[in-house]
Amino acid sequence: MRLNAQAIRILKRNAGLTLTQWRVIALLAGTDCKNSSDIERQIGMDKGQLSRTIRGLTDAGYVKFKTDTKDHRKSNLKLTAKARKIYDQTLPLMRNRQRSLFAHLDETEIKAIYSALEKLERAAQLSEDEL
Amino acid sequence: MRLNAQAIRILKRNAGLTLTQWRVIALLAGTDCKNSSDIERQIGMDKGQLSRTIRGLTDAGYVKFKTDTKDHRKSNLKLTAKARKIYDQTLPLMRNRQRSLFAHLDETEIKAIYSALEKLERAAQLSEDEL
DNA sequence: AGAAAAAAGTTGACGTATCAACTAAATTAA
DNA sequence: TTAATTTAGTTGATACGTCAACTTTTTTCT
Repeated sequence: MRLNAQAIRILKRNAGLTLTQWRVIALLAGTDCKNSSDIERQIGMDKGQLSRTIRGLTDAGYVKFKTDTKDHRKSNLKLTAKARKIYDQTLPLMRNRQRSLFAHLDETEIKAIYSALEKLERAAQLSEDEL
Repeated sequence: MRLNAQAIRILKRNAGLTLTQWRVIALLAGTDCKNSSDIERQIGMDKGQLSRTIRGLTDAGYVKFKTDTKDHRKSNLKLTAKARKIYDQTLPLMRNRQRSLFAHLDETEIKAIYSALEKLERAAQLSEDEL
């Protein structure tokens, strides 16, 4: 979607990250998510894409991957210092962007958008056999 | 986006078409678009993706491709009978879907969504150097 | 007329989104 | 406790979205 284009450019230029990489890093940094399933639950990202993104982050030295000692299915992800640093540098940029995006909308519009999008999502999940 | 998932399934099952293929067919059938640039102007689709979609439609026998006799840069696209038929069959399904999606929203919400999305798009296009 | 610029398409690359099939490990239920 | 089911994660496939470099043809400018 076009709305993401700006975020993508900012991340690429300032952090050398893709949007999905950023999202995963932000979750690992800002929440108590520590493995793929946690992240999946948090933002509903596809686990396939997630798996690849995490491999990418691991290869690039942003994430330390360990298999959970208790449950061998699970992984245990930790951000490296490098990732922390780039996260701290980039977060303000992304926050500013968010702010400046929503600055153009008033309270009513923001609420309407959220509620409408929710309804659309729900309606879109209805069985299409009726159509 | 998740909202499209339903449309994609409907098209695949009932017409064997992808969403972009459908969009192009619908434009060729329902407007006076007759080449790639027309379509690009109409829905702002990327011309690269458009080029590939049109090749796909041509290969699948939905579109007749001719080079414009006056301007050799331009193409001249025509739907085949096969495409017309599938379009006529599929249009009602897609219309119903559209209706049932928006049936859950009231007038205010629809207006708010359009206006807000427009503003967001505009805001997203601002120079990000300021950020 | 000739050079420069713009327009129409094509192709390649990369990122995002979704679905499905699969392995391995853990949980549950018989 | 073994068999069935569920959960975590990996891998493959396909479609969609965007950007950039490139060719060819037409337009514009001088």
